[in-house]
Parts: sequence; C-alpha cells; structure tokens
Amino acid sequence: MSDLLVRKLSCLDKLNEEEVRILRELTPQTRTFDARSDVVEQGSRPTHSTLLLEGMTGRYRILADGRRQITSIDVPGDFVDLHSFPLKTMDHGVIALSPCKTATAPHADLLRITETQPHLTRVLWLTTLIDAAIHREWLVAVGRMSALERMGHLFCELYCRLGAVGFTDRENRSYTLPITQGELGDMLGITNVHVNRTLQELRRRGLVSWRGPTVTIPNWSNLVEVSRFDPSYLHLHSEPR
Amino acid sequence: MSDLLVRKLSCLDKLNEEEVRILRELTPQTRTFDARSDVVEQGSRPTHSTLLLEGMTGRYRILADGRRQITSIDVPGDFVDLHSFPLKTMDHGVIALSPCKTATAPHADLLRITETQPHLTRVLWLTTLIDAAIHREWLVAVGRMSALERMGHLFCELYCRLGAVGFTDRENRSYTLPITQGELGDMLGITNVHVNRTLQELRRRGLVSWRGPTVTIPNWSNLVEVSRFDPSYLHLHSEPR
DNA sequence: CGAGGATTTGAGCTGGATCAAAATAGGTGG
DNA sequence: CCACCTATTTTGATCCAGCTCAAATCCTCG
Repeated sequence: MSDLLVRKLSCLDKLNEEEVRILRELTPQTRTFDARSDVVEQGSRPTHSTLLLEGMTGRYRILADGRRQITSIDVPGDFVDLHSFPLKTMDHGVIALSPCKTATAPHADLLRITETQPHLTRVLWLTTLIDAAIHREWLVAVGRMSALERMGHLFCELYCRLGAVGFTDRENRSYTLPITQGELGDMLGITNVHVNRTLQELRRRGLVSWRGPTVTIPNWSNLVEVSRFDPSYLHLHSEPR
Repeated sequence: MSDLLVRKLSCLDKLNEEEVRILRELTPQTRTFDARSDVVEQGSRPTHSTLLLEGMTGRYRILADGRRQITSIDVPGDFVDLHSFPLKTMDHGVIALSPCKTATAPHADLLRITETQPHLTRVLWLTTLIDAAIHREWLVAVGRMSALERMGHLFCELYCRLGAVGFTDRENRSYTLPITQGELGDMLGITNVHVNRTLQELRRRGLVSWRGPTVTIPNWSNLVEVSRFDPSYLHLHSEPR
C-alpha cells in the first residue's frame, strides 16, 4: 500500500508515528475502475470512503435534461468521498475520468479514528475544508471570470495540486491530464466547442499547450497573471491544526 | 444566549444533554455589525469562529478589477467561519449583508470539543460539509442553469434553510431577504440589471414576489419545477452521525 | 482497414453584458 | 412634515462572449 495519503496529509500538518501507522493500516483494499465508470453513485449510502491512488475522478451532477456540471476533480492522494462519512448520503456522483486505482477506507475505521485520534480527525476534517475552498474558488471562476481566465486558472490549480503529491514534471512544467475537452467544459461551465476555441487562444498566446494527455505551462508567471491565480486557497503548507 | 445553535444541530442528529450544555456555554459573547461591514477579513487568522444569530452574511471574493462573487449566504444558526478553525487562514471575506448580531466561539473551546467530544465534533464537521454541498449546488446552478432557474433555485434554498431554524412565515410561504438586487447578482454570477429583468419575469409568471425585504413564493411546486430544485443536498434530516 | 469517439472549423444566433439615464425609495436634518 | 440626498430599482438601446447546429478531420484501437 502506497504512502500517498501520508504524503498528502503531511503537506498540511506534521503527523506523529502512531498517526502514520494508523493511516497506513486504513486502506488495505484496492480497486480499479475503467475510464467513464461510476466510482460512487449519486444517492448511494457508502459504507467506506475512497482514496484515489492513480488516475483522476470528478464529482458531478446531471440535470433532468442532460446538462452536466462537474463540481470538482480529484487527483491521486485525494479522498473522493470522505464527506460521505458524516453526510451518509451522496448528493452527487463520482465518475472515473480516466482508468483509476483506488483504496477503500471503511467508515467503521474512520469512526474509530474520530473516537480516539482528535488531531488526525482535525486533519481529515481539514482536507474536506480544502475541498470546500476549491469549490468556492471555482464558483468565483465560473461566476465572474471569462472562459480564458477560468481555463488558465484550472490549469494552474492542477499544477499546484499535482505538484504537492509529486505528480508533476517540474523540469518541463508539465503534467498528465487524461480527460476530454468535453469533460473540461463540464468543469468550467462552457461547451466543448468553446473549450476548443479557448484552448487555441491559450496556445496562440504561448500560455498552455495540451497535446495528447500532457499539459505544459511554458510561462508560469504569465499564466498566473492572465488567470488571476493565487494558490492560497489550496492551503498547501504545514502548520499545527 | 439563544438556543439557535442547538436547534440547528438538532436538525442533523440527536444531541445528548452534555452536548447541549457544552453548546450553550460555547458562545457567550455577542457582537453586532452594521449592514455592509466586514465580519471577517480575507487573509485574517481568526482566534474564534462566528455564529450568526440575526441578519444575513455572505462569503465573498473580489478580483483585482473589482468583480465580486459571493460564494455563500449564511442565515441565523449558521457558523459563518467554522472552517477557519482547522483552516487557520481565511481565504475569503465575510460581509454583513444586513445589520447582524453574532456570537463568538473561541477556537480554544472548539479545540477542547474535538479532544473530548467525538460525536459533537462529527456534527460540527457535518455542518461544514453541508456548506460544501451548497457550494457544489451553486456551482451546478452557475455553471449549467439559466439566470431564471438559478434565481428560483436560490429562493427555494433559502426557504428551506430558513424554515429549518424557524425563520419563515409558513402561513404565507414567505421570508425576509434583506439584501439588494446587486448583491443577489453577485451570488448568481449575473449583473444587477439582469437580476432586475429576471425578477420581473419570475413575478410575471407568478412564481416569486420580492417586494421590500419580503420574498413570497405563491406557488411552491411550480417554482420547484422551474428551478429544478431538490433539497436533498441540504441534508436537513436527523440521523446518527 | 474501418468505426466510433474526439477535436476542429464554420456560420448564425441569443442570453446576458454594458452603458446611460430615469424613476423610486429610504433616511436625515431642519 | 417637508426637502434633500443617496442608494436602489427600473427602463432603454446596443453589443458580444459564448451557444447551437452541422459538418469535416483526426485519432486510436480492434
């Protein structure tokens, strides 16, 4: 079992040996999912939470007439549905955006952590609060930013989040984004046609290239400026919680 | 000190006597805020969290060029910044949308709760997860719904949330919404001019009236249908957490 | 090689933005 | 109670970012 979760949580606060041991024993079982398959179904009542090990997943809601909004993207090291532990019922679905590998944490074990490990509980709580902070940032983007700004902003966010768990190529300022333009549009609240045109504009300006599954950011500070990106909402630094 | 917090949390799970006692002792100090004043500043590191007793507040972010997005609205009984307890730093501001009265809960007391009251901790965690669920729902609305649908959806949401803490007039299907059309636009991601026109359309169709500070919903089921409103994301029912 | 999905291009349309001004509604001091 | 001041709501006219619909091209993989 990988140390991904320990690595991720260690970005947020120092963990002691016992906490590390508990986390390592938390998710023994792994599963795999095909691209486009449902990882968690809307309306279900999960008995375990799912840690993403490889690939990317998205939380989404579909309206009666087929319009879809993807409300978040999860990267390796993220719990895709830790919130289902206190919430009990899933108010949205989770889809595998690419082939995925996951590990499962039984709610019974999470319950035991909340009963005996106050500090670890606060750190787990924190991860769900960072999810919420990302939701707020996406709201700002979708509500008040242009398609170009929004898209650049998401590329910046993913570079930071993937970097925190060691999934970027810092040499080339690049990372793997194995999703379609249509799915990107469902995150940004624009159509696939407009995704394509906006992407061409980003490429034309030399801000982003996304060829095959690889996103490259040739000029980070320019992209940050155009996208008004400020990573503080990601809270990616260790401090006592 | 009011029982608002106890009433609010009791909507989510049964509380025992000790928990009720702890909650009653949690927020002795009250404060008042003028309309339009900052309740919490972006970038600050609060030493206490703020429970809203009267009035309404909004979490918001302002972009460099002045565009503003309000990412949530809080109603009496809501913690406006409980997330600042594990998060430490505020990544957004909180503004009083109307004259407000608040009560403050020192983070030191919240820390003690997490150390000694696992169940109460889970319920507090839960309230922040419901905030996140509301963020997701707003994302769906802003990303994929028309201005008319979005506005109707928000009026429905507020009716449910205010009803849970006893702040609606069930007789007349109405409640007090003491904000401006411009502020509503900053929640929905549209301009104040378009808020006005959308509102006229809702009134013309007999779905909502908003005269002075009072919102009335003459025909609930019609509005629910037009707005595609499904309250399950609010998780407003008691079950063991 | 063929098929189905993904990307790209084109043409025309529209929901909501922008800009500007008029009408109203509170609130305040005399 | 009135006159005034300022913020808010409302209306009008014009514009444009992003949508829709449709077709072409390009991948990828069996």
